[in-house]
Amino acid sequence: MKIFNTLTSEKEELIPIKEGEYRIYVCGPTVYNFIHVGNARPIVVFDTLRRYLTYRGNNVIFVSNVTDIDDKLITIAKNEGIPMQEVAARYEKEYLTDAAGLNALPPTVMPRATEHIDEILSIVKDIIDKGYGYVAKNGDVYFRARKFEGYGKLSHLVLDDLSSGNRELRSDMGEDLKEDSSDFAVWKAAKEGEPYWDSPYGKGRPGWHIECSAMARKHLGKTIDIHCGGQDLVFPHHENEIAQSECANGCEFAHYWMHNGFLNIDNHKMSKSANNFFTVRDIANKFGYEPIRYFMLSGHYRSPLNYTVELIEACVSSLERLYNCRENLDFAIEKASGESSMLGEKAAMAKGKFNIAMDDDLNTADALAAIFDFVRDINTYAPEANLESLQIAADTFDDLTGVLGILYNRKKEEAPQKVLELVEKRTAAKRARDFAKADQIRDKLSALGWAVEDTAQGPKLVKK
RNA sequence: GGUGACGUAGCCAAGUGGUAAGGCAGAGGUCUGCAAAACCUCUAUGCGGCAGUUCAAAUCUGCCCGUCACCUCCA
Repeated sequence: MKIFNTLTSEKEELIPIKEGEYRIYVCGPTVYNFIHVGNARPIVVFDTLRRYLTYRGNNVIFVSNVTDIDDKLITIAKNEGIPMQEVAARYEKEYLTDAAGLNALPPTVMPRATEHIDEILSIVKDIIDKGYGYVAKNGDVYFRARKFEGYGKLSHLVLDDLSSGNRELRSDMGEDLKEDSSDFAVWKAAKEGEPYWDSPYGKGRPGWHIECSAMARKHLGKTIDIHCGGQDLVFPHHENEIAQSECANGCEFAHYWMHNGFLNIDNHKMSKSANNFFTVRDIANKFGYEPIRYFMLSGHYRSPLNYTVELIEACVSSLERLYNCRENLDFAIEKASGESSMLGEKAAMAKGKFNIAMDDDLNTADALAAIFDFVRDINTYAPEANLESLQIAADTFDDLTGVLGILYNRKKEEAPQKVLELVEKRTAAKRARDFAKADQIRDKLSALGWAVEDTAQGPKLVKK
């Protein structure tokens, strides 16, 4: 499999440290609000990566954190007059609901920053001991970015360009505390009324970047295979993580860096700070979670995606075609009497095309095309297929859609006796050419939540 | 100012040298008592524009136009 590595700006063959095992770290959300659709993108994309690697026979250790200490959380807690942990717990719960709704598998480990203060302080100490960190007069601890030779290697930015840029608002608070404007905080001294932990540098709390370095080291080791996140984390977050981890550990932090593109609104980046976002919850309440997941997979993960309601509706229709196909397969299996083994070959073809697409930097759009080609084959050949090939087709279909994490809302309900009786009555009415009665029964079935469709093999029941 | 993306049909989108996948929407047809689903056919002589390289360019090169992102809150 090839993966575009932000570090080298090239598609590279993905080779794990230990054969058959992938250690993946994904930067998760800061839980200060409901997540928006943009936040859903890395959740879906990297869950799909994980599913694919697993499907190809690998063991995947998937760590995705929750940031539960942060300026915004502190502000909200202050405004609401409740402890920060309460705010974090509330939105973490909502985040988990959304992630589960999107059919993201639970991470192997989901570490919280506030539960890793010891590990964070330990890595801060390593950084200071090795001369990369220093304690400022107020108790902040800063990292000497310039001292780390590799600084900028991920974002391909040069420090001098950064500091000489025409960016306004260069100096935020703490500028006078730093030795150099490019230095960044790994530990922040607590201000009045803020949550804090005791440390050798006084009461304080972790800087934003340090938690990921600390939690990755604890749960995945000093060098990990793949580090993932949104494009906007490349700089400074991931650049700083590299600086911290590589200086503290004395070895490479991550071999591969994957970054998903943005989700835009009217061609502009969606973000909470720009206040132009749609929450996953709102969309899910209207359309369900699945179209959101499908939407994320409809284009390449590194391309920008423009969100509109129309596109979500189109995704609903696309999914319906997939569900119908799956229903058709089940119906065909039930009635199987044909002799054609064609679908077995078609299944192998679909699998081949699917794997080639996914192997090429997780090309989910092409992978979906492979599935839709297969859908046409299934719909065409299923009626005359033999049972064995139908079974193969069904297994393949489930495998492929399973890797993408879609088609997880199938209603596998057995029709109750009453429904079956009504269907029989309708068939009898039809035979007697009493169509008014037949339609009446169909309406009745519909009210019970069952649709009946007439096919060459007899009536087909579909749970609605 | 520095850096990096992107521009393919009504909409979304794949395709990085060999003659334009797939989905949604639309039109016509087949099947059907009707409906639904499905299947078939049609919908970009052309991939932002102009040059160039090549037997061959959406794909490579140059210039231009347009859009976006990052440059210490951000998925």
